[in-house]
Amino acid sequence: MRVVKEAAERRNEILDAAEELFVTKGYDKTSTNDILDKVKIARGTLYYHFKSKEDILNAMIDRINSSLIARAEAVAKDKSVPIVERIVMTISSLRVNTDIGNEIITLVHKPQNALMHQKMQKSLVEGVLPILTDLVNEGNKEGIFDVKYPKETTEMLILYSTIAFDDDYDESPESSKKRIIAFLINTERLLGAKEGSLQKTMMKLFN
Amino acid sequence: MRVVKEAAERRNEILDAAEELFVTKGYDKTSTNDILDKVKIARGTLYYHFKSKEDILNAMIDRINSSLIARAEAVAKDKSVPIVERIVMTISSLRVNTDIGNEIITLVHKPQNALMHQKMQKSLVEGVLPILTDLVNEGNKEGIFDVKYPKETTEMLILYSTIAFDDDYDESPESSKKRIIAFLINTERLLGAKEGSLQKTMMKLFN
DNA sequence: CACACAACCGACAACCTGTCGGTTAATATG
DNA sequence: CATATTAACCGACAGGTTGTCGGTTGTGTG
Repeated sequence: MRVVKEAAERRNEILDAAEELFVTKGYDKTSTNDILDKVKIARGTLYYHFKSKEDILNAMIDRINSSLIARAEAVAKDKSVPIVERIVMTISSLRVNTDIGNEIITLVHKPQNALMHQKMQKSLVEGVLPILTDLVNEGNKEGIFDVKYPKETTEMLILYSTIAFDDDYDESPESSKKRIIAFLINTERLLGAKEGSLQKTMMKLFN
Repeated sequence: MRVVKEAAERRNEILDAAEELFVTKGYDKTSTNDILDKVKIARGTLYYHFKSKEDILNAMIDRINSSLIARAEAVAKDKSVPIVERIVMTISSLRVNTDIGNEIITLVHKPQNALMHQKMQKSLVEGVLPILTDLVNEGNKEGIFDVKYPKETTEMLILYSTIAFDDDYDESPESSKKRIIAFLINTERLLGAKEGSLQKTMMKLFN
C-alpha cells in the first residue's frame, strides 16, 4: 500500500531521518539506504525530493542554522539588556551543547564529519557576523568599545570561538577553562573595552 | 613485465600521484583507480603499501606539514632577526601561496576537500603553536609584549589566520586587504604591543 | 467519471573500496 | 650453481555505494 504525502511533509521526514543518522553515524558512513529504511520509502522517492546526498546535507544544515541564527538574533536585539551581556549571550548561544535539542552540534564536531562540520561553520559564521557586528558598532557609539574594523574584529572572535570550543580542541577540562578565561581577556583587548568589564558578565554565562 | 622497487620508493611514487590528484580533483572525487592508473600499478600493490585510501591522505599530509613546519621553525629560531619580524614571518610562512611548490594549499582549501582541509589545518596548528608560543614568551621577557596567556592567545592568532586567509573567505581583493590590516592591528592589541609596532614590519611581508 | 499530474516505486547501471590467493623478481643459502 | 625464501606485485572478485529511469498509483479537478 503506497502512502502519498505532500512534498513539503516528505521532505521534512527525510530531513529528520537524515539529521539523526548523520549526527549519530556521521555523514560519510550514512548511506542513502539507511535513510530509505528509516523513512520507509523507495530509492526513487528520495531522489524525487533531493537531487543528491549532499543536497540533503545542505538542506539539513540550512534548517538547523536558520533556527540557530534566529535565536541568536532575538538575543542580540533585546534592547533591555546591556550590550556587553548581549554580545556574550549571542556568542554563547552558538556554543550549542548548552542547549536542548542541539547536542547535535557537539556530535557533529567529529573528525569523520568534516564536510558537515565545515559547511555548518561557514554558514553559521556568515549568519552571525552581521548581527554581532551591529552590536560592536553600538558599543563603539556608546563609547564602551573602541574598534576600528568592527566586521573584521568580530569575525576573528566568532571564527575562533566556533573552532576553539569544539570538542576536538578540548584536551582536559582544565585547559578548556583556561582557554575560556584567555578568550575573555583577549576579547576585551580586541574590543578595546575596559579591563575586567567583560569578565564578570561572561563567567556567569559560560558557567 | 613487472617492475619491482623498494618499498620506500613506491610509497613515495604513490604519494606523489595522490597529492597531485587530491589537490586538483579533490580527495572525495579521486578514486583509488585514478591513483593506480597514474602510478601504473595494480590494485593489490596499492593496498600492499597503504591500508586504506584515508591512510594515503594522512601520509601525504604528514609529508607536507613536516616540511612546512620545519621551515617555520627555521624562521622562528633565527636569532639574528628581531622577534616581531620573526613572528610575522613565521605566520606568513604558512600562507602558502606565497611560496613555491606550495600552491598546494591554496587549492586544498576548496569546499570539496573538507576532510583534507581539516586534517591539514589541525596538524599545522598543532605543529606551529609551540614554536610561536616560544616567540611570544620571548617577547614578554623582552618587555615588548604583555601577554598573560601566551599559548591561548597564540592559538587564537594562528587559528584565525589559517582560516581567514583561505580562499573561501576572500570575497574581493579589497576586503582581503582590509582584513589583513585589521589582523595586524588586532595582533598588536592581543600581544599588548605598542601601537603601530607590528604594522610597518608586517605590511612589507604581506605585500 | 476520466484525465492529468504529483508523488512514488524498484530494478539496474556504473561506479567504488578493500581482500585474498597466487605469481614473480631479487636475494640469501647450502 | 641450484634452490629456497621472501618482499613486492598482480588482478579477479565480493560487497557496497549513488544516482537514473521507465513505469505505476493515488488525488484533485474540470
